[in-house]
Amino acid sequence: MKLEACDKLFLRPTRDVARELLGCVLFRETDAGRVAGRIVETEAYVADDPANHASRGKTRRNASMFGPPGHVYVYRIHQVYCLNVVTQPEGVGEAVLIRAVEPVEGIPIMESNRGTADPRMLARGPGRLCQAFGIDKSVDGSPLDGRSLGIERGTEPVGEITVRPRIGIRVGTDMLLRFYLAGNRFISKR
DNA sequence: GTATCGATGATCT
DNA sequence: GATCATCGATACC
Repeated sequence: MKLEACDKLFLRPTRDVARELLGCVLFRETDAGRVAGRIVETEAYVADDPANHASRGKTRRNASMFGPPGHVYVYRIHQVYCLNVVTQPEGVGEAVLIRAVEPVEGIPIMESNRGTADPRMLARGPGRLCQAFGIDKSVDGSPLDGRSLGIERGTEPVGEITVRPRIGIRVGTDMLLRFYLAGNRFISKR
């Protein structure tokens, strides 16, 4: 997926972006080489959404949420990092959380980063995903421009998509904003 | 300055 | 399923 296509995609309604990203391939060039994974689970964080980090205005922590679309918002929760893709025009504050990918490329690098060889433990869950990809706070605000970080269209059919309430949050659990590939082994939780 | 609290994961049982 | 590790942003004094 080229940058132009990304720009267009990320300006569509955030719920649609969350769906559209399923089956796409997230990749990153690390010092050790290229790592890539097929996106199998996402969550949308939208306007008037109490679970959205942007819902209480811009702070230093969430500044990237209000930056340009197609850039990433990386934040730390507990001791792990989570990766979001900013959607909507600059200043709106919506994003899609990438919750899980199916490892595709650079699996030895991911195994090294994660300290395990179990394929299902490499990038299942936002924190594991970031560790496998070597993503930390220094990546916050980076563009998905296909250089060190990017998203491209997947080659395999996407199949059926399951829609559920988001997980791991205290508020905003009424909205159906979690999307994943039905029956996929690499989603974080059933 | 100090306390609180998570969009989590690992490690128990 | 429960607990805890662990840390930065935020809220409150």
